[in-house]
Amino acid sequence: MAVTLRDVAHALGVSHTTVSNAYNRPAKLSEQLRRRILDTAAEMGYQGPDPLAAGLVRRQAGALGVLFDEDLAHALTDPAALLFLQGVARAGQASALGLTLLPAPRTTEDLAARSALVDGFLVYSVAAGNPGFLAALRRDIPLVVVDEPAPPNGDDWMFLGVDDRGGAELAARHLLELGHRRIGVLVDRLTPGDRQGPADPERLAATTYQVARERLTGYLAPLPEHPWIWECGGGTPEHAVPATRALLASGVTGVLAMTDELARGVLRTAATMGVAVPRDLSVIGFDDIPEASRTDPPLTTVRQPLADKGVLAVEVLTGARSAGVRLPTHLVTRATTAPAPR
Amino acid sequence: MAVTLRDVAHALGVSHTTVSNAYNRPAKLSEQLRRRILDTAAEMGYQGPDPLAAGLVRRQAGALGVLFDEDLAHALTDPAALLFLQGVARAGQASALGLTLLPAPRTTEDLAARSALVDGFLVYSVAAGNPGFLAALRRDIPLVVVDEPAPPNGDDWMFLGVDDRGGAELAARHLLELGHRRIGVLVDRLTPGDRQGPADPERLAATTYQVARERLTGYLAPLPEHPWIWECGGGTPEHAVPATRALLASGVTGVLAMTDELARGVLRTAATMGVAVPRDLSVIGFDDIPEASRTDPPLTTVRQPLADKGVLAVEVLTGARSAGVRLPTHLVTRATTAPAPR
DNA sequence: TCCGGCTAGTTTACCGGTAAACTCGATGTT
DNA sequence: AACATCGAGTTTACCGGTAAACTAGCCGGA
Repeated sequence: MAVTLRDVAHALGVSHTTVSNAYNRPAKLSEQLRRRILDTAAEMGYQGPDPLAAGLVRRQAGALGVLFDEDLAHALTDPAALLFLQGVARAGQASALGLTLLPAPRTTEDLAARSALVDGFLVYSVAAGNPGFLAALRRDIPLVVVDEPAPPNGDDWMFLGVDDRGGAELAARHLLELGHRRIGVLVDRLTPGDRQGPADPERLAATTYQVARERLTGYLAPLPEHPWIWECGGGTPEHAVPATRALLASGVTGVLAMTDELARGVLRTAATMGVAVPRDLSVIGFDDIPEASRTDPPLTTVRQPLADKGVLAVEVLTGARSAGVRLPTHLVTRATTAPAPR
Repeated sequence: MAVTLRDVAHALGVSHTTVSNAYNRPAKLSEQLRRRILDTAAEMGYQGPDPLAAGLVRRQAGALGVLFDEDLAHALTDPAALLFLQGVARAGQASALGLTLLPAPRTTEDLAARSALVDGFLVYSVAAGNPGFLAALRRDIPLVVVDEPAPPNGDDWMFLGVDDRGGAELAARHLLELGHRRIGVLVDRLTPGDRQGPADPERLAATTYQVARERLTGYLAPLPEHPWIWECGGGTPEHAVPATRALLASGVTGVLAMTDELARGVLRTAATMGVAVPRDLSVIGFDDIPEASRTDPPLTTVRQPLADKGVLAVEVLTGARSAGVRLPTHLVTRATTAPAPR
């Protein structure tokens, strides 16, 4: 496009401001002139004010950026992230905002967050110290972190999370009350990377994902003895397969899965191994994603308000609500938990 | 932020271009001066070049817009759309592009597509004549339509789709070969809106969704007699429930579901009604979403390369590949089809 | 010695708009 | 008759950068 506002103005012998007004402030000129302007603009192939230029002077982009940990395609397969995103989309659509999805890669290379044309950032569960996150933080636009990382000094950035620790504790207590003593814990990841295997105390101490740390703390709190803890190296159901085999081999009767996706993997693996849930094995997930109520048997899990979190995050970002909140979690007892065998 | 490039330049007694170069073209100045500039910039609280301003002069936004039909939250629950989006994300990430999700509402009100800060549009299965789509089309940036709407004159816009008709025909033939004669077809929607119920010839003729029309045409081609056709008013499994009841009441032995999501709904409904699949009822879906291989029993369906479509769409958009392609579809025979009963 | 070619910057010209303040004639008001 | 008000535009001043062309000093080679 070569034809600009001024070209149109010239062609009609009016000031360029008037042409601008024809688009943005119809009230400021006669309907008649406005028609003339719009018509000749169409004739000349003028497509309306350039959004970039308008954005520059208005100092706004009309979109909000959502930063996901590492890979974008990953986030798009995670039901929890998706549900959050739906909430964001609903709230954003109400404010006529676009949604710009951005990856926050571990490498310093990329600069997506530095140069993204957005009015604010929603950071969804990104590893502490992630370069993309840091870049976003430096931008002079509002930023709300959801779930992770929690601000070290309480007010380094706006934060919205859930009561991970409390929810985890509920889950552990539930197993305990059912008489389970040999308990296994499944974590997706303790640190960025795909490390998998049993997690010894040293490894646990190295945990950088704060949500993992919180849930772990909650799990451990009521347990009389240390459970088996297994790091899966990823969050899909498939990642839970080797861990489940290992845990079952250790004679575990109850599994605390840190996410519902992992719990689904446990369920599937148990089924293929001929282990009956909940008779031989109890399983509790975390998140209460939609699929959780449709697993076979339906999954007992800790519910957190995922979609609401998305809506609230946008409200915090736009200043309609104050930050620093931790939303409540609670146990949803379905059919994957039963008294311990024997 | 009030501190600009020029402020920093002033403070150091260098030209503003030099400061700009410090950020964008390190080779154009001495490493020593560059350090000085970056340091005082940090001191002064300058956060680096404003992306909006840079975008204006460079004439690029660094993001590509993905336009979805009507509601964004809807698209985020549709497995097929999501899989497409994953492909897009993968390809976009490779080119360091952000992904801006945009709704294309039916009302003329909204202007998301008109003012979105993007370098190109991917239009995913949007209703023909949708105002948001039209707005995007008018923008002077590349645009690729995926699936819908197909360009009326062949070159009104770049297009990428799949062989919907051919795939549908394969599905119908398969049922036929298995001896089915009483066949039902489930459509999500024939036109925008949530109208549901049996579709008579008149209603069929009014179909505006071209993918629906194509698949329908493919279904009908080999069938000796007209099947029962039911419009579900939406694409979720739940939307298929009333339709399934109605079809079963009509004594149908085979169902052609226009999407896997609908097919899942058929499967669930059949299960709750005590109808055995595939013994009493055969079901064929369309798309081959990941869930399709995990339904009970695993779904026979028509496969289309959803994720590849996303990747290819980006390639077409960036000019790396030519448009106008229809990707192949083929039948994946799993366990929801069997010879007709009796 | 003179010239061409680097290096390291500077000058100048945009990019395509928006907003606030101002002008000017017509209207209405007391 | 004098004056505030309003509608309909215009003037002027940015928004915050980038890029191309130009300059000045310096070095090496013929």
